[in-house]
Amino acid sequence: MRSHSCCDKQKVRRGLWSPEEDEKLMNYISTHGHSSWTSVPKHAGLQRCGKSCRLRWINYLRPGLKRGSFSFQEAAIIKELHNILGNKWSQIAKHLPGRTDNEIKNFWHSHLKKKLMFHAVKIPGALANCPEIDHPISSEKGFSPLNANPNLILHSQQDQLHHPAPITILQGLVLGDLELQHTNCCPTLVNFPPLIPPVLSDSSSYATWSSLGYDQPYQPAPNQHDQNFSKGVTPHDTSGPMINPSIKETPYDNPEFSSKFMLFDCSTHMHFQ
DNA sequence: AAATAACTCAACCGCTGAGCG
DNA sequence: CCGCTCAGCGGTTGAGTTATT
Repeated sequence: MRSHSCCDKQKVRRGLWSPEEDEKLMNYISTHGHSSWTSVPKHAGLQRCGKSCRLRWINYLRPGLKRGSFSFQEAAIIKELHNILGNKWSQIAKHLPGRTDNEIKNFWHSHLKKKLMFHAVKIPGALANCPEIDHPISSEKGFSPLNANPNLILHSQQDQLHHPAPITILQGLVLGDLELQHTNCCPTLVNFPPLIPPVLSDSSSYATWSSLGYDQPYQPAPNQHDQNFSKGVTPHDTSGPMINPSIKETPYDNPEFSSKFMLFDCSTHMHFQ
């Protein structure tokens, strides 16, 4: 395994940072700043390379960082921005104060992506517009972008986008009153569809759509798969989907949350009557 | 209680582009 | 223009933790 070019000249420590190292780095940067990361470890008395110091500062020590679980709103924002920007984690992080790109990236890979994969099995074609995820079944059963509701196709700024998936349905219809902290990267909404239940273009999927629980009382089911993640965490967003407070569950484990996101994701395959 | 599997997340690696001599 | 250094970014790894059998 090669070491960093910046570390070749000296012997550097690797692996987890000790509290002592954190303190040294904190003390140095808070008084001297970090005009040159390569010189930081030397001046701070650390046997680390500058790159490692930079990463530790950005991802862990930097003031203003939020720690802990992502909120419902944060998950929603990540979900939407990823749809727009793709794997531009640093760009996404700019819209989530206190969150690092690394944190968001980890969150995506361990939670949101998993949820999408899960629902892709439930609703064929749901991920047709997601370049990150293989969706071998999406081409089956006659799914086609031609089935898309034209009202949902955005025309402004499309060419600049990573991929032209319709996105703004999330804002009003899908997430309702989540008070998304919207950003200027969101394209203009074009002819927002009526607030009536969508019908999946694949007629056989309508039952699936119903089975997702939309407009039905939410009844939390134990999700063993995510238990370790949600352990000890209770939702603190009361404006979102109704969640039984006795159940320790994160919002993104809430089936209603996931299913509504699914509607967002499969919007290109919906017709509105 | 022990073994194993699954999961999380901090840290590392390698690439890219900007800045500079 | 070229080569070098450096910061920043996205992908990946692996140690530690937790859940399951």
